[in-house]
Amino acid sequence: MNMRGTQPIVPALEHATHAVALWIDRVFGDTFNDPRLTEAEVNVLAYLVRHAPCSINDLHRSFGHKRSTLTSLVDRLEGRGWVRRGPHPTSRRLVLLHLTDTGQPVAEHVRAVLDALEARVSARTGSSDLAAYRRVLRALEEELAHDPPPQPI
Amino acid sequence: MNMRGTQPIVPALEHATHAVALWIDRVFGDTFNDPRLTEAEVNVLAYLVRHAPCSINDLHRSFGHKRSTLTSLVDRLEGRGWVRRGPHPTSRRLVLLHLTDTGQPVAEHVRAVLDALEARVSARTGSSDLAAYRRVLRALEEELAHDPPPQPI
DNA sequence: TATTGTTATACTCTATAACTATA
DNA sequence: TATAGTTATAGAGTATAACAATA
Repeated sequence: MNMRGTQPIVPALEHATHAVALWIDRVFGDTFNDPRLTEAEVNVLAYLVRHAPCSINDLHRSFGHKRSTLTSLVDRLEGRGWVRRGPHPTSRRLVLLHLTDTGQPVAEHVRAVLDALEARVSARTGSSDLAAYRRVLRALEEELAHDPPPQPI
Repeated sequence: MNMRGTQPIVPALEHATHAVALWIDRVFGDTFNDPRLTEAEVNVLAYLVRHAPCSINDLHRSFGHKRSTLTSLVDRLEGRGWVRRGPHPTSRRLVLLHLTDTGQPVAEHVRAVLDALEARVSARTGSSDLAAYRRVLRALEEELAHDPPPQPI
């Protein structure tokens, strides 16, 4: 069985993820320093612009961070006065996250920078490549979910 | 300017990366426990099967980890007896990493599991989608390298 | 019983910087 | 001067588990 053509999907993913993290630190480190914005915080802020109020579980499903990680992340955003926790109208075990008046423009700025990046990538690749990109990631995650037990060594 | 069709490239990347990390822990946690294999270690072992002997800087370029992170990662692999550091034949400031006789089958096992995953994804998506996937990641990284200063908030 | 969220510990990875030794 | 690698510190993310409150 010829493996050529089956080139590394996962290493490419790792490399791009590292590059995104470095870029986020470079781009937002100077704007919101002390402390700097982390990649996870940037993604959450941008998400909140579109989806607030939402629960911590929504963030968990959207990005894959541990819920315990998100607890401390939200703690940090709340400590900066950008986010507040509030009750859910119908379920009392859900926490709803809101952007504060202080946090709203910060999150919109972050959202705009990310949108601009995505627009530049989109313009370079075209919508057909982007659709294929999403199909590959979806297929990857579905295969990961199959969870095949490895043959013991 | 219509932003529809410019869907989130970066969050999809983050989500897939987290899913890969969880899968690696699930798949290799039982095989090589105490301590468990981390995602970075798995990727490095699989890389060494194909590219050893290679330098730490090769790993740095391939995956994007900090060189300081790779120092301690190689320390761990060396502590397990799977990898050894050796001299470079011509440059004395390069360290060459080798798989040991103990590490070789471990790395080959890891390599085989990763290859099987990639083969399944490849079979689902087809080579044209995979090529598009790589084009999008390459375009993303090139745009990240442009490093546009964000408009101040 | 299962789910949401919090708390806690240990370990890995990152951000940073200083440092050496080599090129 | 620049590069390859190591060392060190602080903070962020993960693996894990326990826990309370709620569905």
